[in-house]
Amino acid sequence: MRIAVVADGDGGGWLAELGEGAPTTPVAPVRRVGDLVAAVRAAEQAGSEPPRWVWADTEDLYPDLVRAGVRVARCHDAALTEALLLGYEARHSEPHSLGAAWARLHDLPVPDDPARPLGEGTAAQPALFEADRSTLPPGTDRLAALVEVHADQRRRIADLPEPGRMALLAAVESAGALAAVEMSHDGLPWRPDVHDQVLTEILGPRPRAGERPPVLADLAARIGEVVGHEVNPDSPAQVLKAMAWVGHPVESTRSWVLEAVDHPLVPLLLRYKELARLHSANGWAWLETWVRELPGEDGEPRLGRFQPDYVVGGVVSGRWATRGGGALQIPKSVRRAVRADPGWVLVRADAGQLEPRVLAAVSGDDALAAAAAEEDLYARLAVHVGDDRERAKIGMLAAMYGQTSGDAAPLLATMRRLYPRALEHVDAAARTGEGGGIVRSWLGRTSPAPVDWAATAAATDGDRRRRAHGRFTRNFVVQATAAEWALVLLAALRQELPKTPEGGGIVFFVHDEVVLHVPAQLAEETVRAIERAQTRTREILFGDTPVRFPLAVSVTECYADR
DNA sequence: AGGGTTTGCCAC
DNA sequence: AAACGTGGCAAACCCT
Repeated sequence: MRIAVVADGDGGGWLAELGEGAPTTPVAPVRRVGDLVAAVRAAEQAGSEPPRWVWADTEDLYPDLVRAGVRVARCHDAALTEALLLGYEARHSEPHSLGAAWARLHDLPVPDDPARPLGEGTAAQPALFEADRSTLPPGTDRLAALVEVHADQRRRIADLPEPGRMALLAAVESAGALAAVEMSHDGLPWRPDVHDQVLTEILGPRPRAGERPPVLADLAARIGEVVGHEVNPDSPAQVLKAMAWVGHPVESTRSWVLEAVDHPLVPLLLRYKELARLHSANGWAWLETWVRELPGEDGEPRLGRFQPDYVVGGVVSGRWATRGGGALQIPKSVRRAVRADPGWVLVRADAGQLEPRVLAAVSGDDALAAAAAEEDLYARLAVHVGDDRERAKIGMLAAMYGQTSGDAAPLLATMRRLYPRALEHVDAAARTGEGGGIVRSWLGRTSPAPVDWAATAAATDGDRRRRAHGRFTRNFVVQATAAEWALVLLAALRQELPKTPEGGGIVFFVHDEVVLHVPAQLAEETVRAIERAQTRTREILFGDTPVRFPLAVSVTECYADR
C-alpha cells in the first residue's frame, strides 16, 4: 500500500491511500489528521506490511518524525525520483522539487529548487513540519499535486526500456534518504575528551583563539631560523620564495614535490603542513562546532555525537555528499575519538575492492569475474598478470580512472588482453564521454552532459576537456554502480537489522563502509543481519553473478581499531 | 569588509 | 611515483 502525505505546518496533515496499479490513483477519500506523527506511527504498525509513504521530500517530513520517535520502513521521495528521471532524460540542470515537476505537467513557469542552507537537518530544533518547500504555487492542493506527480513518475518509469531497474533505483535512493535522516539524527558517537587528548598529544595544549598551537609555533620558528627570516608556512607563496631563497626552487609546495628535495627545510615544512592540516580541519574549533555533547553524569566520561547533514544524491555519481564537518574525510589520526558508549560496540562493515568487483559484474567479463569470486581480487589479478599484487592493482585502477602516465601503459595493455570485456566496458564509456555523450550506471543513473565545449575557443583546450570528460564517463559507469550497490546495502540493512534502542543502528556511512552503534549484547545478531543484507544486495542487483562482494565486518569499541 | 578563486590535503 | 575519478574544507590570495 502507498500513502501520499503532506503536512499542514501545524503538526497535522492530509493522507491519501493510493492503489498499487499504474496509474496510481487514490482508492479512499482524503483523510485529514490533526496529529501527523500519531497517524504515521499507526499506519506503520497496522496491517501485515508497512506502507510506502509518498512524499515531496524526505528532508521536509522525516526529520520531525524521527525526532518524535517514529521510523518508517519505506518511502517514495518525489524530489529524488524526479532528479533521477530528469537525469535519465539528460535534463540534469532542471529543477526537481515537487513544485517544479508539477509545473512542468501543467506547462506553468518552473520554479527553482529551494536552497537548503547548512544546519537544516535533524540537528535543528523541532519544526512541527512547518516548512513547505514544495515550491507549489500558493493555493495549490498540495496533496493532489503530489498524487499527480507520483503517478506521472510511475508512468515515466514504466515506459523506460528497463523499468525494473529505475524502480529499484528510485526505491533505494528513497531508502537512502530515510537512512540519511536517521543517521544524522543519531550521530556518530564521538568522545570530546579523547579528541582533545589526541590534539594535545600531537599539537600541544590548546592555544587561545587565533594563535598557533605550541608545536606549530615551534616549527614555524625553526623554519624561520633555517631560512633566515620569518616565513608563514601556511602561505604557499611565501614557501615558494623560501625554497628559492635557500637554493631549491620548486614548482609548487605540494608535499610530494617538496619530498623530492634534499634540504633541512623540507622535513620541517612537511611536518608543519601535516600538523597544520589537523589543526585547521579537525582541531579544537571543529570539535566545538560539530560535536554535540550529550548531557551526562558527573564523573562519567563526556559523550558526544557528530551529526553531519548527508546529501543523498549530492554527487553526480550517486554517492552522498555531506554539508558541514567534512564527514566523508575524517582523518585516520582522530578516529580514536570515535568510541562506542559504555556497554555498546561499533560494528563496522567495509566493502573491499568494491569498484573492480562492480566492473566485473556489469561487464560480464568471465576472467575478471573469476578473480572477483575471490576474497582478495587483486591477489588473483596478480597471478593472472604475472606481476606483484601492487602493480596488478595499479593496472586495474588505471583502467577505471583513465590513467595513462607513469608505468600504467604496459599494465593496461596486459589488462586489455586478460579482461577484454571489462576493459571494453570502460573504454566504451570513455569513448562516449569524449564524444560528448552520456552514459548510465547499472540501474540507470545517468551522467550529465559535458558543459558546452563549443564555447571553448582553443582547440587544444577543447581536446583536453574532451579527454577529461572521457575519464569522467569511464569512471562514472563504475563509481555510480558502486554507489548503487551501497544504496541497496543500506536499504537491505534497514530491513534486516534488529530493533535497537535510541541512538543505535546505522550511525555512519561513507561510500563503501557503514558503521553501526549497538548494545554489546546485540553485536552477534547485528553481524548476522549484515551478512543477510550483503547476500540480498548481490542478488537484488546482479542476480546469480559469480562475483562476490565481501564485507569485512568487525566489532570494536573504537573506530580506529580494525 | 566581503565575495570569489586558488592552493593544497583529507577521504573513498 | 605523482596527474588518475568523486567530493569537502580552510587559509591565502585577489578583486571589488
